[in-house]
Amino acid sequence: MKDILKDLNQAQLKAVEQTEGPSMVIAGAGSGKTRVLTYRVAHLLNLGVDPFNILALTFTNKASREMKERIIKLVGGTDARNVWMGTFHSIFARILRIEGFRLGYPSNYSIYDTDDSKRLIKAIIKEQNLDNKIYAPNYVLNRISAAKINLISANKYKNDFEIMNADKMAGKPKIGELYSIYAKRCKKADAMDFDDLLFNTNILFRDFADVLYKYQQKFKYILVDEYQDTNYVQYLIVKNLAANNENICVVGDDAQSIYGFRGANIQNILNFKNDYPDLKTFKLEQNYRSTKTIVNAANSIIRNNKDQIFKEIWTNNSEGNKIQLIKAITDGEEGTLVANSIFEQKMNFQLQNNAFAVLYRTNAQSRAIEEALRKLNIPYRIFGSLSFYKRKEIKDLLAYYRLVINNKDEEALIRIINYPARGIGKTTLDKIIVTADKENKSLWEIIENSSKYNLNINTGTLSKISTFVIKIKSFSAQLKKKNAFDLAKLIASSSGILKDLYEDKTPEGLSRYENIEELLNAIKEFSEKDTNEEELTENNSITTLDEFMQDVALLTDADTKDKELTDYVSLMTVHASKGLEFPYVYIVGLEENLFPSIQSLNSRADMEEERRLFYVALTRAEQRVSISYAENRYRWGNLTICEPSRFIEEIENKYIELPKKTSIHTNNFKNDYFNKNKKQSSLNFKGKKLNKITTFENSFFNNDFSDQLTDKLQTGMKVEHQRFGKGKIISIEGTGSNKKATVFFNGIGQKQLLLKFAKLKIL
DNA sequence: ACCGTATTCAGCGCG
DNA sequence: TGAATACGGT
Repeated sequence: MKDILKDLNQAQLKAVEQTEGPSMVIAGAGSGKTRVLTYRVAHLLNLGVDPFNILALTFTNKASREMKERIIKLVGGTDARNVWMGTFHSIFARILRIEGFRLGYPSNYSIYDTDDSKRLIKAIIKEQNLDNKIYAPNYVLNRISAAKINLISANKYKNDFEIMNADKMAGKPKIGELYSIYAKRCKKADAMDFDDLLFNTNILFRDFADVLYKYQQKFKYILVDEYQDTNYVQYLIVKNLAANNENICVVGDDAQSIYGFRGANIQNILNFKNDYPDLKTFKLEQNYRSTKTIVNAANSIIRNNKDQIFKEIWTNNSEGNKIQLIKAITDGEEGTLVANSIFEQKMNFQLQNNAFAVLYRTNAQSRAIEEALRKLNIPYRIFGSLSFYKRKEIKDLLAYYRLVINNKDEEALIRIINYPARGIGKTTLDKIIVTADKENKSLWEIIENSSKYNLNINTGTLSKISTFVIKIKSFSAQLKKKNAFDLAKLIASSSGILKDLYEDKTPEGLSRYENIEELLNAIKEFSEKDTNEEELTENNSITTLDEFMQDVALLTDADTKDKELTDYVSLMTVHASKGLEFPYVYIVGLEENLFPSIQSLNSRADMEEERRLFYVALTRAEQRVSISYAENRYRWGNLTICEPSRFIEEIENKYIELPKKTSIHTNNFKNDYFNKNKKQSSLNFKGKKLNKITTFENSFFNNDFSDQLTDKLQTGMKVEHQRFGKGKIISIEGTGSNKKATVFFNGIGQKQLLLKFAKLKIL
């Protein structure tokens, strides 16, 4: 057994070694939080704890995957794989597959994703003849979700005077009713939405003491990652599970709590000690990620928050560069300046695109950055856009699988009953829905026995319905007989989906077809991997499609294997950047009403969350941070005047480098003007987006920017550079402002410099 | 059933 | 501004 503990610093070691009793680890940004979690699990295993007795809960699939991989490296695969490690949702979904019958759910229950929920709630609003402007589907869903998070059932909701009154005052008195209908419809379809997975788990533990006891005994050691992001129901489930052994360890950073808007309750971490009087608290305060400047600047920001656990983050790393402040006239210019700066850093320090990230508050801000990067021919990738499992073609095929597994799954049925088109249109579907509602039966029961009900549908259509039913039934009959991949492929082709997509020869159609192929590959991989593992156990049965589907419903980020290109600048929202790190970070749009967001101005709690968000953004950076703001910005179609964000002022002055007025403005009025004229031609590039990496012809640079000095440079000349000192030009390539020189600097070596930025002095 | 046009909406988004 | 959806006409 390898002595893993020697890899830890003093604070980390203490947190890892305290395996018994309740403990809380407050882990500052970049302080080795994941390290503590993984080493703690590994340490438990080394002490001889049975992996089946360990439960590790994370928020994202990515986090649990990474943790698992790292534990495998530390202690080997067999033990690590048996630890119950996963997201709250996936772990509880698994428990509900086993125990859900107590609540009236079969083990093959469906999981509705947000699109399913939204479609269903829309339909209900319409059926109830309510105005979907007053009852905006998203608003209604948010109310329902908030209720579930706080363990308020539909009945409780309708009987709660305060809630009902609040809805009444908001002019939406029917929300309780909508919630009620929605819950019934989900139940009738044997379906749970994401919130139900938590809500029902809590009910299960609340109402079935034997079940709770069983899992309390099983999970002798519990770890929770990102504890600052837990909501009430998650808090309660964890508390109940840990009630017996109290071997619970929560890890988090109150300063990085940024998901209040979706129900996360920062008080869970702030008040954790109230639940466990003999709690041991550990603080990881040494930052290994960032320069002193970045760490101190971030500290100076977060100091403005009242609600926090005291800690002093420090680092041994070097001082580093000051934070560069970029001031732009418009959002367009901001993009240009950021792109130019990336280009400049790249050339001056020979960096890869991977070293850079641009972070913004809202997705809408990405466009200006994208345009500017395209013009400089810098490849980039936008994170957080349409993920694999949200694509239409994938959802269509998955809907077939869902319906085959659970015939009552109404959202799946509605999605595919006429896809590919088979002449069962909206009118017919409406008749079925009305009848199902009248008879209080599932849609499937109606179409399965269509002759029994007076549907008022012509015989032609009835026979089409019957063909469809027979087809689905024949698939269902093979569910347990065929292996996952064979059945998946059969359904893909026999449903007509493959043919439908194959016939679409547009680039989009082609890519859809490829996506289906990729899904089928994933299923193949799954069934092969799983059979290998099962050989070790006694079970020699085949891997079936429903086993694959159990995992899939909760996946969002298909590991986008980048076949195409791996070196790109990352563009994402600050929220999406949490947990990541980059050498060079650009935080854009630091303006009042944008960052901090306009919605946060009225409450201290919201403002503090915005500040934590900025803190998260800053602490993503290892080497250098640039922050930028624009004085004017197009928002919702019109130009608005912006003030610099209060957050800029909150950074102590000594950490900031103010904009150099001279070089920026003259150049950039020009750039901006040029951009506007260029706009039309850039429209041609439409349609290429999503996760694809985009590179474009360099259409921007020409001789406009070459200055006379650049022209004078010749091979062999002796020059001086601001940073690298004296050197000799070895060669010159390119023209205009794309002109690059390879220079040999004394004591440093060969560097390639873009002359537009390098500002070489001829000696 | 399908297509083009009108209208609306715009905060971050795990599972 | 522009994307997504609703609507209305054929």
